[in-house]
Amino acid sequence: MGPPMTDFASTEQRLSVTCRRYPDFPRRPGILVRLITHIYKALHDEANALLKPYGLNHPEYNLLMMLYGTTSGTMSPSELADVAGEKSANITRLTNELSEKGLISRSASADDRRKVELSLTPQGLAAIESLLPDICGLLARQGRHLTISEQVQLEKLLKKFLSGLAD
Amino acid sequence: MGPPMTDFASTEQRLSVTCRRYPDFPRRPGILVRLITHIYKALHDEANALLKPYGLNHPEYNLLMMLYGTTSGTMSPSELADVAGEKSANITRLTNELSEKGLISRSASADDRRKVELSLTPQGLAAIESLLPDICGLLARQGRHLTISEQVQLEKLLKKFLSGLAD
DNA sequence: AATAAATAGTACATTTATATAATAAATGTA
DNA sequence: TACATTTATTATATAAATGTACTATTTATT
Repeated sequence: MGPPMTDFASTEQRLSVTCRRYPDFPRRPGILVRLITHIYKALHDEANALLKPYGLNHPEYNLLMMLYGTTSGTMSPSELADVAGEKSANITRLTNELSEKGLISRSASADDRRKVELSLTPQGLAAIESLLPDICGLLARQGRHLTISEQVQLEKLLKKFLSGLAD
Repeated sequence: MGPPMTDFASTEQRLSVTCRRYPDFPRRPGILVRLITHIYKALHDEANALLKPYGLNHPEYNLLMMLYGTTSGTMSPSELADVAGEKSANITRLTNELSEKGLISRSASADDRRKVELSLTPQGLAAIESLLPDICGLLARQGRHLTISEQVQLEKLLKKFLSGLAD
């Protein structure tokens, strides 16, 4: 079954072969993209596994946390789609689910009546606070191999990398 | 519609609120996870957009490139699943599609008859080489905001971060 | 040799995500 | 006022991903 993908040696090997066959291939950006992909998938899987007992999946949890992070306590669907990186059609489906579970509520915006205000219900808040201890444990564990200064440095570099996307 | 998500300021703002409401929240790992998520989605979307004219999507392209990177030219479905970060059930579907398009072929392994050997067909190789110029341009563009030494440093930190996942 | 346990691959059902288009209401502006 | 634009939802249809269970084969154990 090959080496566990957390080692990554085989990926480097394959990129070497690729560059030999096609010398123009940008090796370093290529490896960064593959690392990001593997990390994202691992994060996604771990979060889903942790959240399953709470009846939530990773995207649903994310939406709840976006709302939890606002000062006003509300966001419109399109804002939410933007900050969570979801497509708008997907936001409708996800917010429907969260709404059916009683975790968020919809109401018309006062100043722009085209807009819908999404906000956490008391049950939504309670759900978040019941799962946050687990999430905090997971996040701490996921970052444990990096020192604080490495985390700071990584954050800085990722922001710079992100700034090169989608302009 | 809110700030473009390539800036990320609003994410930091939300994490500040979150930490104020729930002081145990691990801020730095949290921000790393959100950065990775946004970057992955942007990479995924850009790759899909580029590949669409070639009749491929990002996962399919990835599988082709994994095979392109082998010296033997073949891989079993489970190896491929491992290195591409796909679930095994998904590999069956994806390799079916690639096989129907004539880009890869299946054959029985000589030494272990449970195994299937997947390999690029001449058409698969031609497909890769026809899209690689575009891919190389994309990768180079995506990494252009980072210097070589920043790319090296980022790669190192991402590997360390990955090593903390799924043990 | 016989049996048990592990591995590889797939089929099927379900869930999750996307793309597209149509609708409707509210807003801004010529 | 008339008209284009924005916001959000809905409705399909389709695609992508996952979980579970099942078959065949190999490997290990007795």
